[in-house]
Amino acid sequence: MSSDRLEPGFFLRPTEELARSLIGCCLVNEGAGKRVVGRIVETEAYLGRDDPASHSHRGVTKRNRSMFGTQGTAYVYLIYGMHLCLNVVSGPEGVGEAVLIRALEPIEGLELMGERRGRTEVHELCSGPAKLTVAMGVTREHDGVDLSAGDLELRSPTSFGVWDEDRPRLHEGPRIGITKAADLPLRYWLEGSSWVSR
DNA sequence: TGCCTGATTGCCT
DNA sequence: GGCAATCAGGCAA
Repeated sequence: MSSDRLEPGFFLRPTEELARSLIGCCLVNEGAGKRVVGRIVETEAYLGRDDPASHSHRGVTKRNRSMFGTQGTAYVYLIYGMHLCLNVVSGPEGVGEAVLIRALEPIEGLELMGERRGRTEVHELCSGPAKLTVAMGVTREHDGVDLSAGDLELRSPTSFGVWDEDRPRLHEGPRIGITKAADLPLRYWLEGSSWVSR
């Protein structure tokens, strides 16, 4: 369905605004021959060199290279030596801003998600940035891929059933798990959702 | 080269 | 609530 596709230019907006706009969008992985889908309910904005909590704060390295790429591509990185996190690159090339996807509402392919996670409780499938990468089958191979078209893809909020809120009500608050710039309200989540992390 | 820290999770008491 | 697992980057020596 072409109507499920994000409009060209969707990613062309300030990072904080993109982080809010991504709430409600669907993340789809059709890579393994089976489809898994989750709706984004929680995000965090990470800004450029001026944001001490951002990986881009100290410039380009081998690990964060894709964070400086084109808006709408993926930045996938390994944290704590064992967990992968998925970001949507934001801003013009070379700026180094991104939106961390922190939690999804499972929509489709819950059985496969459960297999990958080794858990069956639906609230344990995607309720954290590293949980959802496992459930969605995100790997380091996805680092740098275009998220507007491909086997790992973002779709509009109207995809995969009813999204009945024209303007989803959002909360904002401090980002989680960081020590620097911990006071900035750059975390966004869907009000009343039971699918957010924590 | 060596040591410390980190955008986390799950299992332990 | 505490804590281990496990590795890439940053920084000091």
